[in-house]
Amino acid sequence: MTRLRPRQASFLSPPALPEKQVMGVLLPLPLAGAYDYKLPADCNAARGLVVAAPLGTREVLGVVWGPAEGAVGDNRLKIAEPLEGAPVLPEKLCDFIDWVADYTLNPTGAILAMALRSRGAFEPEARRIAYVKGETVPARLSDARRRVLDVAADGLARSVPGLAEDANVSSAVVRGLIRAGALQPTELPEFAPFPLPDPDYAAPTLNPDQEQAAGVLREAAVGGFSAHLLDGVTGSGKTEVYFEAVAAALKAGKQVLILLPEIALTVQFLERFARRFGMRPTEWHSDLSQKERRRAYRAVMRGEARVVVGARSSLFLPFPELGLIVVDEEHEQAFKQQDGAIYHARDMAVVRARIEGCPVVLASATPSLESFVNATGGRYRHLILRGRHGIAELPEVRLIDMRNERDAPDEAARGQWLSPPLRTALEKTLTAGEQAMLFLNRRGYAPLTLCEACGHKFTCPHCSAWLVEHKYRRRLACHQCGYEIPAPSECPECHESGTLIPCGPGVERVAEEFARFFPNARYAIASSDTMHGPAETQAAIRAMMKREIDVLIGTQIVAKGHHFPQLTLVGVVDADLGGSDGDVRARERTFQLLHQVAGRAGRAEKPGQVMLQTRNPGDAVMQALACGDRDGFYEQERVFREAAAAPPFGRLVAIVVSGANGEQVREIARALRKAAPSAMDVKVWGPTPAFYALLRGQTRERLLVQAAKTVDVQAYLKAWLAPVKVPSAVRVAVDVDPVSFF
DNA sequence: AGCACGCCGACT
DNA sequence: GTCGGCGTGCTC
Repeated sequence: MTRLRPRQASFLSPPALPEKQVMGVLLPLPLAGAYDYKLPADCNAARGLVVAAPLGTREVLGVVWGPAEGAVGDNRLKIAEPLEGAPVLPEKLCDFIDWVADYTLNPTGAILAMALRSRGAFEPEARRIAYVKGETVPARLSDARRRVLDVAADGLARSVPGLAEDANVSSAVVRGLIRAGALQPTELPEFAPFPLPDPDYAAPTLNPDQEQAAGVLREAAVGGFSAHLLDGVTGSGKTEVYFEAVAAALKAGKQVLILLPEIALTVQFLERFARRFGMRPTEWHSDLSQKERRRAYRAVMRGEARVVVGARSSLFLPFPELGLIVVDEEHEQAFKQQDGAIYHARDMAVVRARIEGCPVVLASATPSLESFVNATGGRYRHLILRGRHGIAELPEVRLIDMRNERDAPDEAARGQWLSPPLRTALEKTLTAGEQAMLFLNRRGYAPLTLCEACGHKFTCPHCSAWLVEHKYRRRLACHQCGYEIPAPSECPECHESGTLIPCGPGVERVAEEFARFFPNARYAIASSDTMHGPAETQAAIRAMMKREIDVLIGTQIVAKGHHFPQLTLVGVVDADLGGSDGDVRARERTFQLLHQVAGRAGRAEKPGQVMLQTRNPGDAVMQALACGDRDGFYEQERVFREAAAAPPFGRLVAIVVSGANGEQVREIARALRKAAPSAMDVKVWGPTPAFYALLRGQTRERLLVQAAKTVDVQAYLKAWLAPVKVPSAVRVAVDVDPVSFF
C-alpha cells in the first residue's frame, strides 16, 4: 500500500486534548475481528470513519467499526489517525459488510477488503495547476506572448504545456507570462467529473406489457425495499423497462447500481445506456486501470457518479444514497464469486437493497429457480413481459435422437458429430443464403487423448483432469490450471507411435468435420481460446454480422447477446453435455444455456430452427425445449427440489478442505467430519474427494451440509468449526449456498 | 495480507 | 563464515 497521509494539524483547531478515545477499528485483513486503537480526542470517531492504523511495522487503512473490544490492554494500544478530509464509509455499507461476513462465515475484515478495493481512493487527491488569463497586461507584449494571451482569452484553464502547445510557443514564454502576472494559477480537480445522466434524454415508447411493468417499477423506485423479477424472453424489452426504473430513481435524487455478469459488460450495453440517458454510466469491473478505479470509487463515494454499471464486485461500492439495484441476467452463474470470499452477488444484491431500503430488480429470460419460486410464491413481484408473439417465443426446436442416427455406410461420407438431419438442415440454410450456428460447449479439438496400444490417458499432473488437445496450437492443455505440453507423437507409457487417438469432440473438431462436408462454406470458430486470442472471437462475430461468413462454430461465448438477423439455424452438437454430474442445478443450467442458444435462431421476420442432438430425447430438459414449455419445466424442477429438500426448499453448505499434502488433507477432513455436532434437521455428508480431487496441485476433499430451511446454518457451522484446529498448510473453505459441485 | 523471525543450502 | 530460501505466526 502506498503511504497514507493523515490529516494535517491545523493552527485553527484547538490543541488536541490529552485524552484519546478508544474504538474498535476494522482492518481490511482476514483477522478474527476489529482491533482496538486510540483515536485523537478531537475527531468524530463514528462508525465508518476511515483511518490510517499502524499495524506491526507498517500502516494500513482501517475503518472505525464500533466500541472498543477491550481484549488488549490500554498501554499496548496504538494511535490511529483519521485521513485528510475525514472520509467516511456510509453506515449502511458497514451494516451490509457485517451481514455478508456473518452469512458467508468470512472474517468481517475480509469482506471490508472488498469494499476498499481501490488502492489510492483515500489518498489525498492530486491537484493539477492550470492557468487562466490574469488582470495584468505585461509591459512587453511580444508576438509569442500575444499568441498565448489570445489562446487564454476564452477563459478556459490550461496547463503550462497545454498553453505552450496551443499557442505554438515554448513553455518559457508561458512561464514568463506567469511571472509577469498575466496568467493566474487555478486548481483543477484531479479528475474531470462524470457527466450527469438525464432521465428525460430519450424516453422510449413502450408496448402495453412494458408500460405496465415500467409503471410498477417507477412507483417502486420512490418507495422502500421491494424485490421484482422482470421475466421476459430476449427481445421482449427488459432493458427498456428497467431503464424506466433507473430514470425514476434518478429523478428522486438517488444513485443506481446495475449489476451485469462480467461478459455482458460490453461497449454495446454502455452505448445503449447512453442513447437513453445521454451519457455513459460509470463503469466498474476487473480490468479498470488503477486510476480509473480511483476515479470511479471517489465519484461513487461523493455521489457524483449517479449510475454505476458493474460486475459483482461493484456491490461493495460506497454509495451514500443508493436508490435502486438492477441485476441483469440474474440467473448467470458468473454472479457467484468462487475464490476468496465466496458469495452470490444476486443474493447479496437483494440483501443490500433491503439494508438500503430501496428496490431491487432481477431480470432474466430464464430466471434461476430460486427467483422463479420467490416470484411465483409472492415474495418478489413477478413482472412478465411477453414477446411479440407470446412468452414461449422460441423458434421451432427439433430433437435428434443420436442413438437412432444411422449414417452413410461408407466411411468417407459418414459424419461423427454432425448427424444427417443436421447436415441436411445446414445444406438448406446455406442454399437459401442464410446463416447458421453450431454450438458445442467445449473448447479445443478433443477432450481426451488415449493410447490405443496401452490405454494410457493424458492427464494433468496438477489436477484430476484430462489434457485437452488444441490442434491449431499443437498442444495438450489443462483447462483447470493452464498446464500445457506440446502435442506428443508417441505414447510416453509404451513408446509406440501412431497409437494416440483423440476422443470426443471440441469446437475445433466439429469445425474440421463441417469443413469436410461443406468445403465451400465460409465459417469461423469462436471460443475463448481460438487460435490467436479473444480478439479473433470478436472478429468472428463481426464477420458473421457483416455476412462475410455463413457459419459460426462456437462455445458459450456465442450463446450470449449477439443478434444476427440472417441466422436461421442453430445446431447444438451435444445437448447432453454437463447434464449428469449429480448437481441439483445441472438440469436448470442446461436448460438455461440451451434456451439461450436456441434464442439466437430466427429473430426478425425469418423463422428460425433449432436442432438439438441428444441421446436422452425423453429427458425433461429436452422435452421442455422441444415443446417450448418453460414454465412447465420450472414447475417440474420446483417439485423435484421440494421433494429432495434441495434449494430453495432446504439449505446446503459445502466445505472444501484443501492442501498440498493429500494424506494430511484427508485426515483433517475426517477429523472435521467427526467433530460435526448432531442437530435436528441437519445432515452432514462426506468427506469425499471433490469433483476435481486434485486442482493446481492441491488435494481437495468435500463435505456437504444439508439442512432444513428453518435451521440457522451459520450458528451451526460456527459452533462446529470454531473449536477445530486446522494446520496452516490446510485450508478450509466454507461455501454457503453452493451453486456447483466442483 | 504483509512482514519479521527462524532454521538449512550455495556464494563473495 | 554470510546471504537468502520460504515455512510459521503475529499484527490492537
